[in-house]
Amino acid sequence: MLDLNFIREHTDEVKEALAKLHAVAPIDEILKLDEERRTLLAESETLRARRNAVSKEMGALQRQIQQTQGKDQEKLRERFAETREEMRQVGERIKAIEEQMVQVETLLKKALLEVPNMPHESVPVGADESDNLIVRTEGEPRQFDFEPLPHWELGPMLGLIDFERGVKISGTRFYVLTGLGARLQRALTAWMLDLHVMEHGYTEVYLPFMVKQDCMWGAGQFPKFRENVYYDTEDDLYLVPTAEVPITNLHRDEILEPGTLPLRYVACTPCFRREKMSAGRDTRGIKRVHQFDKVEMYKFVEPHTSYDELEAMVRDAEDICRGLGIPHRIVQMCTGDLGFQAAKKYDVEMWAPGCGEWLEVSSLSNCEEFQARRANIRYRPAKGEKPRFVHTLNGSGLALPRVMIAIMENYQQADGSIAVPEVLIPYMGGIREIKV
RNA sequence: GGAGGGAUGGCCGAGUGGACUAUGGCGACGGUCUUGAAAACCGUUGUGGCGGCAACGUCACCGGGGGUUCGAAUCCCUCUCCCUCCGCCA
Repeated sequence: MLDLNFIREHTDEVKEALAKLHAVAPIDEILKLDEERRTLLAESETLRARRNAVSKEMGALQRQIQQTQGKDQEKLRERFAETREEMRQVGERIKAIEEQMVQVETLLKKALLEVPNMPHESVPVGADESDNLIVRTEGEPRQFDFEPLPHWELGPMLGLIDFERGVKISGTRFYVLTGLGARLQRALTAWMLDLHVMEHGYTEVYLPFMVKQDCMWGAGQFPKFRENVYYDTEDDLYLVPTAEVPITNLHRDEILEPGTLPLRYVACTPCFRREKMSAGRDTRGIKRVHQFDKVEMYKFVEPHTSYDELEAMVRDAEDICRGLGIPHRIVQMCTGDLGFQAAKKYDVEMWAPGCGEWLEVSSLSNCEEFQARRANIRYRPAKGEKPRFVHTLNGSGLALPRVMIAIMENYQQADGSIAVPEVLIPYMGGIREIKV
């Protein structure tokens, strides 16, 4: 969410940004509603001030009545009744104005929630993903002296993935990991979490996988991704599409005291996505599925540090790629591919020789104040100072199925077996090779 | 799931219709005193909106929402959360 004052005072700048994003948002409507709201507010406040003052007088008057007798008391009683009638009308007027104001405010809030974040000045202008910038590539794609297989062949062949049974029990885009497949994912998860906790300074958290609707708005998932989440209508709870949602809301409606920031969290949660918008795409294998695990990094930081923290987070994600010895590259999103909440965003992609494509294994964003404003997360820069909105950053570190794909496809050997990456061997109980 | 009790400022806690539009205490901060500190004493101490260059003024907020009333922290309804007891359960 953008600052209403900012929209009012920098309208042209906001509209220009929207054009770069190729997004539409009801800016003029917002300005109109804001104007209306402030007019109504001034009116109701004037009336309230009057009522407050008169109410106080009426209290005094009533005490006076009790201390008086006879004719004088009669007079005072009359005055009291007159004032009461007058105030009754003021009360009705206040009520009417406030009803109007509630309507205006509801519309205003709804409109504000539809406005995407503004891109940072360092973001290249572009139309769509073809204008994204490849920042750097690390590691040489391995040369095979045989035809590398895609994971959807390797998985079943080695008894790591069972597609049929996944579909049988839950339908398309569900899968089952079996035996060393399940173990490999568990090893990978444990290793990634350990690295972030012990080397990168994150605090591990275990989170609810179902959240209230407020959380979805707070993290900026709603209104845009409403169609894409699973939910339970009976309790009005939503299955998390990413750990970013519950983590953002950890500090919702809080004012963090001086010295608290930065807060760096890491969590592994399942992610549930209906993938309605990509129906029919990537239907083979486990690249795009309805349920997957993801290790997520998240930071709450002071505004002046957020861009350094973003670069650091990118390095943390790269450390995983490097540790696994998988060729990868960093891509910077252009304005047209930034999405709804990010002011700046990088993707980390791993090379998958079997499918022959770069797989997005991480997406790292600086949301600046956008989520903080929605979720009302502030900090106090120093004792006695006014609270300010924090900056929030999120990034996968990393998404499990796609890293599984990359490992299987990069580490496959001529005889169909898969070597276990060095760093994972201790987590695999010493197993160095997965074979039939 | 059943029965009962709660929710007030950073914390504790008073307040059952108007009198300071939240008493008092603790903590924190500033000051006086002191070589320094403690104690004592004095003062300050929430969030947000609107208006104003500003000092400041004003309005709202006593878990959330609604109602009664000229006027609600206070009365009524409702929701959420917490606590106690009972039942069930990995």
